[in-house]
Amino acid sequence: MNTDFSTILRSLNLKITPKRIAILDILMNESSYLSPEEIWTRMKKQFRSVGLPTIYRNLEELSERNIISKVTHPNRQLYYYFCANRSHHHHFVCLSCRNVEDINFCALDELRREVKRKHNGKVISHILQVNGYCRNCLNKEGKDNEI
Amino acid sequence: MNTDFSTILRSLNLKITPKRIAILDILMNESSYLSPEEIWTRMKKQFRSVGLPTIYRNLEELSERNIISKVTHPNRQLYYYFCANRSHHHHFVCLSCRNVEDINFCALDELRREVKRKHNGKVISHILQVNGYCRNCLNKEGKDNEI
DNA sequence: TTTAGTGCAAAAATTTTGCACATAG
DNA sequence: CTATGTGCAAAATTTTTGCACTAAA
Repeated sequence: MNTDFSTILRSLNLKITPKRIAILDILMNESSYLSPEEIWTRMKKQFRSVGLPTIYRNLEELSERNIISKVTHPNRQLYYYFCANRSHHHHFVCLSCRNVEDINFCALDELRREVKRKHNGKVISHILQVNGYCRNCLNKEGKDNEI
Repeated sequence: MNTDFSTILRSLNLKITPKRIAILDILMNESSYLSPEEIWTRMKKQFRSVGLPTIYRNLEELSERNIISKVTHPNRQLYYYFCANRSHHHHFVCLSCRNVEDINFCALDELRREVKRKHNGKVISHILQVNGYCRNCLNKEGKDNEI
């Protein structure tokens, strides 16, 4: 498993350090958004000493290079997410278990036309976050816990 | 003008105070997202003394009652926006002047179908923010300043 | 009056920076 | 070796709280 991360890091001209690999590993195995602090908590179980700034610095670097994604939740928490899917897509976030699935649906073309036609503006980027309940949580009947 | 705000506040069982009215007034006349601090700056021009906590408290109350909208920008700043349009819609934010226009386009139905069909999940809410350049800024050629 | 609103100071929470030391290549 | 990465302490930024005082209804 490490080999993959090493390859990724090497290709980005980032040094291969145990902590970087651990961060990627944690994010990859969560398949959910994690806050820097949550990642830190997990890191502290693996390393005798880790600083929170290291987490922030690495997350920022990795997201700048598009290896992980960064999301600002409506609750104001910053979250990071490992996203192997490099093409344009959106996220379906489960309000109950906070798991994330990629949605390949995107209405960018229609959006672009609408904005051009009605507003005479030009769309550069868009962020779509879809909240709901995933298959598992629907089955477990955990669906009315949150908004 | 004040009368409108008074009516709104009365209907929400909020007391009509000069500061509340001023906040609504500022937001209404900006037709753009403002951060609590930006609102505070404007408030200080009108009142001999205002505390930032008052701004936060009022913004929170007003947005809980859906009189104004709250947005967390990707840059991590919290913004508030007066939104007279009470029906479901999205925002087109100009990356240059930060002005906001309502977009009536929404792909909720397709989104819902996609999530049901491919993920077996249920969509509860979604947030779509469209960034781009508005008519004015396109004309002024200010379009390549930002992402 | 009585309840809700406000200012101020102070705390909390989150993120960033500076710098000396450690480690990967 | 040399450039990067890291820990620690400390700062900066943003938001929230407690409490005494004020103002609206």
